[in-house]
Amino acid sequence: MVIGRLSLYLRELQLVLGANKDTISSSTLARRLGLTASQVRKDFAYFGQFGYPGVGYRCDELIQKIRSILGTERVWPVALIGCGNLGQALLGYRGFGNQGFSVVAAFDKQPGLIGKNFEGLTVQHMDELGDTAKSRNIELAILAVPASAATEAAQEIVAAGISGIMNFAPVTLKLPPSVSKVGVDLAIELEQLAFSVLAKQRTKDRL
Amino acid sequence: MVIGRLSLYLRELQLVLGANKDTISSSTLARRLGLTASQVRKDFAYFGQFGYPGVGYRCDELIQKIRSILGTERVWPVALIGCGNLGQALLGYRGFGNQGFSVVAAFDKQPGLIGKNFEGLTVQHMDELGDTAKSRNIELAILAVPASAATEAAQEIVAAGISGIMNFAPVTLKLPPSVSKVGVDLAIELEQLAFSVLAKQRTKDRL
DNA sequence: TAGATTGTTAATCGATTAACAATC
DNA sequence: TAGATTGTTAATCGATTAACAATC
Repeated sequence: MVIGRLSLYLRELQLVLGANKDTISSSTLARRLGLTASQVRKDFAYFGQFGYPGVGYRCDELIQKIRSILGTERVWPVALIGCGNLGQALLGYRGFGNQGFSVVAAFDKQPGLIGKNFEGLTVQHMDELGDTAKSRNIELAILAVPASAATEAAQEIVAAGISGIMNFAPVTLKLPPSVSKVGVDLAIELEQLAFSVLAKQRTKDRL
Repeated sequence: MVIGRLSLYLRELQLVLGANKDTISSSTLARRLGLTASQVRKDFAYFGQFGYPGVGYRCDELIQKIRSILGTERVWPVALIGCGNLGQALLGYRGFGNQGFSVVAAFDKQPGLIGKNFEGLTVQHMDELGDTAKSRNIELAILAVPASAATEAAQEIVAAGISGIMNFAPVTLKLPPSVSKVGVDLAIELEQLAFSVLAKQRTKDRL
């Protein structure tokens, strides 16, 4: 819960630093993110004393601290599983690199895709996942295959010794407790948006 | 909070129905999603009496109820803003159609993209957004432009009278309270995953 | 009827907020 | 010193869980 906000703070602090502001107060940061100053201070205090009374938080320092908590001081090599439409787009996505992630290998099962080159990466067959994961120290995988193939692919990912899966397929993966996951379901996000729009309309109608 | 889970229930119920099961109990549904049976029942009870004591919930009925709460009984026409890498992938994404969304128009500002055809849609210039939104009753927009262009694009979306934005750019949009948003930041999701993987490693090391 | 499962209440748990002494 | 802002405590708020009578 706190961890989710930590990422938001990090993103915002990078923007603030980019605007040449050295320090920021909890109240300013809170306003920018739509939170309360209390919550911001509480969140940071949970991990230590990061601020300076009377001054605020030093952006560069705080960015470092958050990075070290999240584990993104170093660069994580990532495997992409599934090189269809979405997978290819994710390969081209520049946002990962800035935040400490690098997609270093891409896999698929479709004969038509294997051997093809996307963004400097040659698509490998899934059978090579285990070996490549080992040799390249890959601990994270982005799963971008169709829903029907997701469960099987997840098993292969686990078998390859990878310990975190970012799942774009609209299914609930059943994984051993040692393996972490985050699910990104784009249709669900749109549903949440639709509900929110509708809720505002319903409120307005009621007045 | 509840609403987020409603979408998950919906997704799972569709799978259960696809497996030819007519009814499901709160405990089974909970187990499949990693929740408690109490929570599942509470969530549904919040919106009315949907179940049958001694029997469970009828999948088809419950799906209908959830759809009606979320507002996805009807199909929402959606505008895509930004037809780069990610935008094009989202155009090809099949998952939206099944859940009550249809991308019916695509926009960009890059002269090289305007007029091009992706998945049967011709890329229009942003200047046409207002007119098209009106004529096609578009209330939702998917914003898939680079971070540097996001704030300006968001303003144009709002000016076009659209009331919900799904934002893929890694910035916090400042919007009037009448406009809803959901943010999807892929780097943040990976950060959450990395933290979770690291947390498990740290726990293991401590033993 | 016996077994299963709901809807709902009351109890627990955790997260958020407000307030303020301590600090620069 | 005066003004600003933190870290932290205590109070509030909301969400989750456990338990069980009511229902099929």
